[in-house]
Amino acid sequence: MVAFPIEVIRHSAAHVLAQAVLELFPEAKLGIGPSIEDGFYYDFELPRSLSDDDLIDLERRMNVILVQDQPFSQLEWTAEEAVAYMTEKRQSYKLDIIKDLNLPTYSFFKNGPFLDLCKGPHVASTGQIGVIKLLKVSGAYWRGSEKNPMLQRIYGTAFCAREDLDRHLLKLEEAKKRDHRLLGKDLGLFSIQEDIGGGLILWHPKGARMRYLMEEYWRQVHLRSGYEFVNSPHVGLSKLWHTSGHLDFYQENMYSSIRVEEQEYYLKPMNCPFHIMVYKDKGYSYRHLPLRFAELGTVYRYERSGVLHGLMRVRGFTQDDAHIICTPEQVQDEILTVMKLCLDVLSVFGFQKVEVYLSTRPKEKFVGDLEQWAQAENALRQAIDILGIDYQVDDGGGAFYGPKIDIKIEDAIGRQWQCSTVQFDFNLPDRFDMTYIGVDGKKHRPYMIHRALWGSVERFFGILIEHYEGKFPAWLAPVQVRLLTVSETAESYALFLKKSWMAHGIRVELDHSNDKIGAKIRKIFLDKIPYHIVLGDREIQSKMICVKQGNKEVGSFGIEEARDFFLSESAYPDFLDVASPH
RNA sequence: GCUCCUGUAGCUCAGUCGGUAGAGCAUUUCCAUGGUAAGGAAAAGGUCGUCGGUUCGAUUCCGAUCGGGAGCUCCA
Repeated sequence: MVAFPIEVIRHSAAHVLAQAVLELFPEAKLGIGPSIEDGFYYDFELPRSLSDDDLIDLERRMNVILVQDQPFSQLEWTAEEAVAYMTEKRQSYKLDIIKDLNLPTYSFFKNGPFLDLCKGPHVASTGQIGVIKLLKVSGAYWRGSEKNPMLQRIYGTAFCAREDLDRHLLKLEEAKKRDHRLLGKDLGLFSIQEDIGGGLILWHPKGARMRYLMEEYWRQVHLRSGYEFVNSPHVGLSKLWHTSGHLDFYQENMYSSIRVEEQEYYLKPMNCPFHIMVYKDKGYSYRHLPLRFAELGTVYRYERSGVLHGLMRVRGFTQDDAHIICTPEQVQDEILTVMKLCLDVLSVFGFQKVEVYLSTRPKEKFVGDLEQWAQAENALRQAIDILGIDYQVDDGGGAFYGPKIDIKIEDAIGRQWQCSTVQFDFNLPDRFDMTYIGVDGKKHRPYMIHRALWGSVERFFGILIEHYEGKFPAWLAPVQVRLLTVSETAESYALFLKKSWMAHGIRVELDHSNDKIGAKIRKIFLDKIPYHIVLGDREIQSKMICVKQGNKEVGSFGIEEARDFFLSESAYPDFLDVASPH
C-alpha cells in the first residue's frame, strides 16, 4: 500500500464526511472541506443544527464508507458542465466558488456516489484513510465574512493508525490540563468575574506576586539597557486622540468618552501619545538621542464579547511598552539591541524557540517616504541577519505607518503565540510634529520605534502558565518552599524558620494544618510548589533539614545553608550580554 | 457581534418525566499527634444565573435577558 501524506488522507476524509452528511441530509448545501493542522473540517448549510448524537451517527456512516473502500477517481469538466451539475444539485456555494475561480475546466473527484469540486489529490480509495474521528461542530461564516450566512462547520481528524489517533486525542487532553483558566483558578492566580465584567482581570495574591516578580525583572533589565521609565494616566482628553488619529482610525476599539466639566476624556487604548507628549515637553538635540521611554502601561480596548479568552484576549491589559526615539543613523543599532534584548528576555522565561516574521511596506496606502521605509526595513532585516535567525517575510503585511518584526514563541507543547513586536512609526512623529535639533542646528524629524517584548503582561502570564503547566521555576514561583510540620511539636520551630526566611525575601509558606504528613505532601503536588521541607522532632534535634523537590531529595542542610540555597534559587536566571546603553 | 452548547453549595458535579434539592472536595469544630500522594466524626453552607409567562404549584416547561464555553471574524 502506498503511504499518502497525512494532509491527503485528511482531505479525503473531509470528502467522506460530506458524503455521509448528504446521506443524512440530501438537501445539505456544501461549503468547503480542507485539511487543516491536526485534522480537517467541512462546512454545510443544513436544515437543522447538529447534535453530538449526529456526530456519532455521521462517524458511523463514514466508517461504513471506509470499509467499502470506494476508489477515488478524477474527472475534468468544462465550465458549462460544472455549472450545470452544481445548478442541478442546487449547490449554490459551489457555484460561488466556480464563479470566483473562473476557469475553462474544473477538476472533480468521485468516490462511490459522491462527487465534489476538488483539485485533489486524494488517496486511491476510501479504505486507505485509516481511522477517523469527528470532534466538534460549530458555526463559521461562508468565506469567513460575517455578512455571509453562517454555516455549520464539522471538525474531525484522521490518522493512518489507531495508535496515532489515540496519541493525538491524549495530546488534546494534555493541552486541556494546561489551560491557564483552569490552572489560574486551581492555583489561586487570577479570576474573571461576572460582576466586574468580561475581559477584566482580577489578580489574586499568588498571581499578583508572580506579576511583581516578572515586572521587577523587567524593570531591572530595562534600567540596565538604557531605558528611561515614564508613567502615564489612564485617560486623556479627546484633543490628544484627535491629534494621534486614534479617534479616526481606532475608535471602534475604544470605550466611549467620559464627559467631565464640558470636556471629553477617553480611556487610553495605547500609550504612544503620552510618551510622545513627554518627549515634546522638552527640546531635544541629536546629543540626547536615542531616548528610550518604557512603561508598563495599562490600556483598555473594546473587544467584541465573543473574542474574549481568559488572559489571552482581554479588555484591559498592561503592555510592556517602550518607544525609542532616535536619529536615522541610530536606527540600525537600536533595532539590533532591541532584538537582542527581546530574545534574552524570552529565553529567561523559558522560550528559546522563536519564529520571526518581517512585515514590509503595503503596496498602497502608507505614510512616510520610500527612503524611510527602505532604511527601516533594511534595519530590521539586518538585525535578524546579524543575529542569524531564520525568518519569514510577509511582503506588504506591515501597518500603514511602518514596517515591523513580530516574534512568535513556541511553548512546551509546540503551540505558537505572538508576543513581541518591534514596529516603526512614520505616522505619529508627523502628527505630533516631533523634532530634534541636528548637527546642522536645524530641526529634524526623529525615527520612532514602538516595541513590546511580552506584548501584554496578561497574555504573557497566561502563556507562562500553560508553558510550565503551573510548575513555575523557583525564581518565578509564587511560593518557593513550603514547610510541613509532622505534628504540633514542630510548629514553633517551623514558624521561626518561616519568619526568618521571609525576612530575607524567600517566598516561604507553612502548612501546619491538622493533616497527616501524607496529606500535606499530596498538597505540595497539587499546589505545584517547587520545594518542601518536612519538619519534625528529628529535624529539631539534629538541626539539619532535608530539602526536597517533589520526590527528589535536593540535600541535607543546616538552617543557614538552606536559607542561602533558597536565596540563590530566588535569583533571576542570568541574562548575559544585555544591550549596553550609549 | 454571529452560530451552537451551557449556567444547581466556595469548587467539581448528580437530581427533580412539575410537588421548593443531594454527593465529593474545600470551610469550621471535635477526636486523633500522625514521618512522605487523602486518619476519623460532626456542623455549617443553595430564592437551582436574573426577569417574565403557563400552572393550584416552576429549579424542572416556554420566552426574554445576563454570564460562561467552542468556533467564525479580529487581535497584545
